[in-house]
Amino acid sequence: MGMEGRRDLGMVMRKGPWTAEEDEILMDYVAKYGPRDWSSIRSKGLLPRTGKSCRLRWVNKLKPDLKTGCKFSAEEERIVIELQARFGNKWARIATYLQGRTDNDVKNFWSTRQKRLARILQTPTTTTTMTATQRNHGKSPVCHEMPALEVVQLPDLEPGLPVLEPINADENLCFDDPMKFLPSFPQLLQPLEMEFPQLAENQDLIAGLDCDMSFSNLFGNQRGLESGAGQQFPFEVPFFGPEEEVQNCRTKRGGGDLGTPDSFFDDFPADMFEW
DNA sequence: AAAGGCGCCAACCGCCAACTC
DNA sequence: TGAGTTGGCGGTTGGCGCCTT
Repeated sequence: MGMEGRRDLGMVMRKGPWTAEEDEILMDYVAKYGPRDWSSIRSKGLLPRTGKSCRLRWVNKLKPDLKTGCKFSAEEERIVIELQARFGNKWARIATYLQGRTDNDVKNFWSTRQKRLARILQTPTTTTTMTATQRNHGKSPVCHEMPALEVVQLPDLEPGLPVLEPINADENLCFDDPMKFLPSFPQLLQPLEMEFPQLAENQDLIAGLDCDMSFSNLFGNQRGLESGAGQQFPFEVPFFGPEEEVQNCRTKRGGGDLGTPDSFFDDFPADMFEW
């Protein structure tokens, strides 16, 4: 990315990566005047950046409570998948449902996911005649033949179900109780079934997953898996399917307690909640 | 050790609606 | 009321680091 500037209002406008000094100036500005009137940062001569650039920097990197450097959790993945199905590529809107995530975060997550899916779907179909173990020698992720995921028609949400409320909206920034909405919205918690219709081979795939339905764990960091680097999520992904499936899941996993919100969050590493 | 592939992500661009004068 | 400006948004690009071959 070039660092070339362009002249604007007699000032050589900077582009490219922000320096710590620029960040500090921008933070000072927001502390003084609030996150508004971005173009006045330039007109006041504080920074040789466009208002748009300042706003973007603030929104994506400097705003408090951002989850920077933290991968999307399985729950966040579920939410994005569900909401993308509902809203389409309305990243800003989707981001309002994810505390600490920006539209750019969601967009980047989705873009990476799409690339990964596209690559997976280009896998020669002849490989589907082999077992996962045969194909992978037990190292890479199971990659059964799949339908064209992006043309799968998702079922309409049932009208009677609770409405998922944005949690990242200005008037509701507090994310003190995520369990308010997640368990009451079962669609969010079963992305695998959304992406893999009830086909026999998909049931086989689900069964082979040992209940871990995270996209990242399904397709995720293939290199990491292949190299034996382990699962992307070091914690158990809670499963909120029908009760009998929960029971099966518990059995498979040796009887872990998935039943309560508290135990759910106990499964996450503590530093995940620092934000 | 080097090259290539890939994931991640910061930041830019263009479009458009809302706002201001 | 219309032109100019600003801000919001989605799409895209390109750099960097890690991993595999």
